[in-house]
Amino acid sequence: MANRKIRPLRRDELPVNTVKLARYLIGKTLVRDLPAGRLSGRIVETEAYLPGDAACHAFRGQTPRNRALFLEHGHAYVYFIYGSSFMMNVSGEEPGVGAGVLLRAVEPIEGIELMRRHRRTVRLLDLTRGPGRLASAFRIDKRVDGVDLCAPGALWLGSAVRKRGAIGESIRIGITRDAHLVLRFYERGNIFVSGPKRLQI
DNA sequence: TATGCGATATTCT
DNA sequence: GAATATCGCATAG
Repeated sequence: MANRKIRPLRRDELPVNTVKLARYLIGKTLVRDLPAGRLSGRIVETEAYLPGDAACHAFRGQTPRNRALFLEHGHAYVYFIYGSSFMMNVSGEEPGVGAGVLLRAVEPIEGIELMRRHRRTVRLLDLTRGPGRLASAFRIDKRVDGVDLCAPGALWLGSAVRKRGAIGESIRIGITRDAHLVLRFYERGNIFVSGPKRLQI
């Protein structure tokens, strides 16, 4: 545990292409530095939301809510939905183009006890499996909407702590528009991946 | 394991 | 009013 070195990712390492970014982020690290300590997790599941994609929040143009999706690639877009959940995306294209990668699940690395307190559950498997749970465990809310994930701060993207396994793909979860597109990516066999078993082959 | 439902806030029609 | 990139709990198989 102590020998893990997490290096911040530079923006020029991130693909300027939302699908490529969604694949690239599998196995990388999400880091949250809080006064109470560091939280980190291995990204194991993502979904891409593209320009011209009816399921993308940017589809109908820019609004105050989705503003961050239009920032240069590598910025956080955080929104609240279903009256209960925050979700986090990483903007994926050049400035002015609205698209992003939804982070759907991570494998906890550091700060597991702090995550348990945020989530009010002790089950390791339930801490960060699913986009709403992940945001809750990492205390991600509107305050980090628009944050540059390639800059030093309280929320950033880091290098992989270990080699990643093969990437699986499927249709996206929980949407109705453009629902047939194969834009969900995950690390095969990882138990922290969310969603039904039939989508995890 | 799968399916169903209510809760709940914000945005869109 | 309706829809929503979900969760947690309930119930049935």
